[in-house]
Amino acid sequence: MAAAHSAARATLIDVAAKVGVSPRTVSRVVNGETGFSEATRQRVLAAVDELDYQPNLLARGLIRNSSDTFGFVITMIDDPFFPDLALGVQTAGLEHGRTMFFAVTNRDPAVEEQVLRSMMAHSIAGAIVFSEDHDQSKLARFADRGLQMVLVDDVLDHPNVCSVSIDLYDGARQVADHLVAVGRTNPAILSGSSPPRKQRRLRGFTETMTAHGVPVISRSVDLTLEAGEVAARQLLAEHPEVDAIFAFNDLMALGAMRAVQATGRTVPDDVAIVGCDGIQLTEFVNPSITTIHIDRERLGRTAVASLLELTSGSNPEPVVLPVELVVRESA
Amino acid sequence: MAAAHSAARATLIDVAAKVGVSPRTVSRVVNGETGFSEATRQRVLAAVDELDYQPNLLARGLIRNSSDTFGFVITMIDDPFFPDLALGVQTAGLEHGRTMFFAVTNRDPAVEEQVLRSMMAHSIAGAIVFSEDHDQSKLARFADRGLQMVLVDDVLDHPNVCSVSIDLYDGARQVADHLVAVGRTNPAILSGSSPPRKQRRLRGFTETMTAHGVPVISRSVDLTLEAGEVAARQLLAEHPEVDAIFAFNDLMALGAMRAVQATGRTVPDDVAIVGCDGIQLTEFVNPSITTIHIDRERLGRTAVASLLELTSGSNPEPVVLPVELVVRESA
DNA sequence: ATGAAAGCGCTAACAA
DNA sequence: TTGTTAGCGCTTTCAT
Repeated sequence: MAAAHSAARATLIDVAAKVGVSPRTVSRVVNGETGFSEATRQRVLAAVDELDYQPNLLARGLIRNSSDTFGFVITMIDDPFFPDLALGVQTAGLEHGRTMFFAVTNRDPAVEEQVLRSMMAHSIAGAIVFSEDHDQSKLARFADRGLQMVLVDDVLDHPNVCSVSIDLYDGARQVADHLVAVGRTNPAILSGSSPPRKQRRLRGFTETMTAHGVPVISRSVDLTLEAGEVAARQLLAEHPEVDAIFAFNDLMALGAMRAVQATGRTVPDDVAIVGCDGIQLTEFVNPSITTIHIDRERLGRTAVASLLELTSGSNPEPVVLPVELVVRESA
Repeated sequence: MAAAHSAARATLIDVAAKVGVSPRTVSRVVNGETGFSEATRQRVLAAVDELDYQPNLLARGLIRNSSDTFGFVITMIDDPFFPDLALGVQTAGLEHGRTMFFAVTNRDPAVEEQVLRSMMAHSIAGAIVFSEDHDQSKLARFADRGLQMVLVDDVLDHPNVCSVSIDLYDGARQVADHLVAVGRTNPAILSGSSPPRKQRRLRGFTETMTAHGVPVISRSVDLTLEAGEVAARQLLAEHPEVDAIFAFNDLMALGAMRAVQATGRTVPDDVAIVGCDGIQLTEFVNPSITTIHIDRERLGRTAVASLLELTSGSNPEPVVLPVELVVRESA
């Protein structure tokens, strides 16, 4: 920071000097402790106001080893799922007077580590983390060093960690049942490149289909619209008999739908499409997309609630939120 | 923070003690200064590694009065424009080794103030700010107190502030010209409830239409899909002659389009629709939406570049990015 | 009800 | 090449 032109900020000492009391007294008033007369309080508050005094959170954090800010770590910003989730987190944080700092990892473990380091170094009070690192030991190390975390859709056994998950096993089961019910016999799945412990959708779908005696073709691809489109095109070229595609998120589903239509096939008559997440886009495209709806707002709020509990000393129960299949035109 | 179970983090002093040198020497090594032997360097680095030492950014920030983290303040997270912008900011920040902390204000001046306060209190190095506060004096106060800011699409004359804008006056002019060219004579505009200094779209559109001798109906509404839909419905009820609607963002445009179609009218035959921003949604809906395309990625990158300049002591020129009308099916 | 002193972890300024 | 001293702004004992 070379040359920030700044009027020096007022400090606690400035306020104390102005009022003619000790810094300790000002500190007491500012922090709402007890042990001062009403008259003193008034004078301190007046000085605070006049000097536009703002406590320096670095100094406070240095000594208390924690600020009241929460962090929220997400993997991608260009999937609407995450902004929606962020909205829930933001709203809930605000209601509790907490400032939320968001950070994006781009699904890169190195960036994830840098971000968590930075958050710890800034002594945030705790973080909500959506991790995609295959290696959980990193998270464990941060927890060891004292970072309190709520893991979204992930579990880690550690006193500083708790979790809020989504019942995507059940969601995938619902999808499978629905596809069988509407007569599909050659389903394919476009799964994301997430770590094994997050592949509950894959298991839910495959196990249910197997129970129905239906085989499943599976492809692991990037969680983007473009990747979904490419994968679906290849899939249909190699397996022209495919009559249903279940994608791990709505973006991939949309990409797949475009690929299907590009081959001259019709959705849902020739190929049914099912997505996951329930982003707004799914309602507006033609045909509208059948999807597993995840209540992102609720998920975000729940995560904040858990983090508040965790950072105030208790150990919140793991939460698993239900999901719901929303049947639209594409399947 | 009640009971974070934490193994105490290693400090600079721990490292110094382990190596048998003074803290100052460790500090020198860690910060890449000069004035130590290669042998010392090796031993310090080894100890740093072994103790998993991480510098405490609060302590460092307290003394240097700045960290190397940048803040990015946005107004809404549920308009895809902002995640897209965030992507550009994030990518550019990462390329320069900067961690970016995002925060959302929900278009609430009080929240905006809280967020900026918190960022200052955490001694971030600087912030990119998308403000919607009608009152610029608040931003000026933060600048006075030393916060260096890049304002997105906003201007403030202050040595700690610079700006990156979008040429939406020109964009609106392009829209007006296009609508006239395709024979529209009763255009309406759904403008956002942004502060007057940001109403360049409104002026660009109105002035151009006036030059063409065409009157304009204008409504100021919320920047959401729902508000756009409601406003368009009212508009058509009161002014059935309207044959074109220009909305301040794509979400409103989509809402307006739904309202138009709900009245049995056809887009674009009966009513042309033009949006603004160029979010992905506009390509996928039916009919696809004609819109002013803003290169959000570039906008984000430019903002980061300006902030890097500003925080390193120079005074970046104001930037104005061009926009482009993308003609699709809706107009 | 109030204050004095010490120190959080680090770096700046100055010695040696 | 290295160490010493002081202090960033605040909170925490412990006195008074």
